[in-house]
Amino acid sequence: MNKALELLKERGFFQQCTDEALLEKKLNEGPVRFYAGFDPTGPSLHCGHLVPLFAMAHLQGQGHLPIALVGGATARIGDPSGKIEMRKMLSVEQIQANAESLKRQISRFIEFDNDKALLLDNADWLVDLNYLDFLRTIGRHFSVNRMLTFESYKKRLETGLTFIEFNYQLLQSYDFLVLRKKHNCFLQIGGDDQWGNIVAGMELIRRVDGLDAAGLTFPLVTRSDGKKMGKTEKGAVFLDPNQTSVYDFFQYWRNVADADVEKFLKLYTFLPIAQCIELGRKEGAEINSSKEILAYELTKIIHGQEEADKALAAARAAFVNGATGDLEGMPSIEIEASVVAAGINVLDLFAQTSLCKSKGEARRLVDQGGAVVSDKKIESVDAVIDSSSVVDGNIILKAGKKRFFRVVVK
RNA sequence: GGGAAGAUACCCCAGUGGCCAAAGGGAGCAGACUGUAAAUCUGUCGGCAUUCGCCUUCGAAGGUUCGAAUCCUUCUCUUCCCA
Repeated sequence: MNKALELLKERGFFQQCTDEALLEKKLNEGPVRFYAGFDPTGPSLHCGHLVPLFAMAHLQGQGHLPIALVGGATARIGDPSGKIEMRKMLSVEQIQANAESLKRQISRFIEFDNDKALLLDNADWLVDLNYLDFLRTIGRHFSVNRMLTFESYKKRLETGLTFIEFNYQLLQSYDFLVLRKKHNCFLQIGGDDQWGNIVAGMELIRRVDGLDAAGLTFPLVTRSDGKKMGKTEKGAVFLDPNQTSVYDFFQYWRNVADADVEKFLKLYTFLPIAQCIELGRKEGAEINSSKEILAYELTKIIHGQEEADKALAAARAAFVNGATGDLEGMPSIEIEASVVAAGINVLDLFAQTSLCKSKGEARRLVDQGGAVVSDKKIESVDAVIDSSSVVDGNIILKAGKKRFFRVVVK
């Protein structure tokens, strides 16, 4: 089997493929140009985007040529695939700003120098499209009857689907057509929810230009508890450290379920496959060390070694050493020493941090025995925190068993 | 264009004049058990004060009433049926 394809398969990136034999043949013949799309509907990529990013990196590693397509134009519409509700419309300025920051994040995964990869924005060819021309040259190839049979549209027919959303497939197909023609892009990859759109694009290419093309999809990654990947109670886990701190990012991966460890190591690190399997097979408490490796490796890829080291050190300090050691990576705020010396009510202190949203929440935390300040459990909501809680210039707040926060006293 | 149903807190979904900050479920948070796991059980789950209580919330804006999520009017949006 082709090495690139084999790699994707054994690491869990392969869900289905339009024509495996053809794809394999092309991959064997030489570098194949391929693309994956990213919608700039938010200012940062999140964990749900990691699979395509890793897939691209693996393929590039095997000598193939990635195109990262930022959907600056299609984001103005919104893809109905897998969505229950219509997306809210974003302003054009917002989308452009988002697209800019996505480009930076994608660059962490793919080598763009020396034309080894391309970064394109479909706004370049979609924005100025003439509606009539588009209908005449592209629209004629799409059968509404057929489109309605796609699973993604079927679902939306129950809840409602606007015309612009319905057009998404045409635009995405057109993207593929443009890339095929202009950049000889043979392959489109994406999540399995994109299957319909990918196939539609392939067919469009065949009808318009008589050229061949292929599509490959990844499984939609779910966690063993059935929750959506990369989602927490507080929302998505972002790659942007301003939206999800490096420490929180690290902790998210540090806390994955046992059953997911092997799968995630394969998908979200570049560790050799044999090592992933070995780490994932550890039993009982042993597997904790594998989770730490997963968290560290991935944090290193996203945020760099230095930040990963800090997060690891902070996590170990918090959990293993009882909040002593290198705490720099832990989320923190600064408070004047004079303010601390005067004494702060526990509730006020907790409410100021990201641990509690309100004083009421802080009160509940204390009432339920979950509040700990510098290793001392808080017994009363009237407790006052002062200089006696400062250790090495820090006050370490703990909410529950694993949420830590550092108050830096300056 | 005509008709019907609907919009409730993070999500789903009850409530149909005072006993409603609003049932139930899910998610979340905390506690127990653990391995910074899963499952389970318990508690909690708008904000401020925590003793009484006060404030904001039931699509939006007005109105009726001592009093409205609940009644009336207008508006916005959604779904369904007919044309």
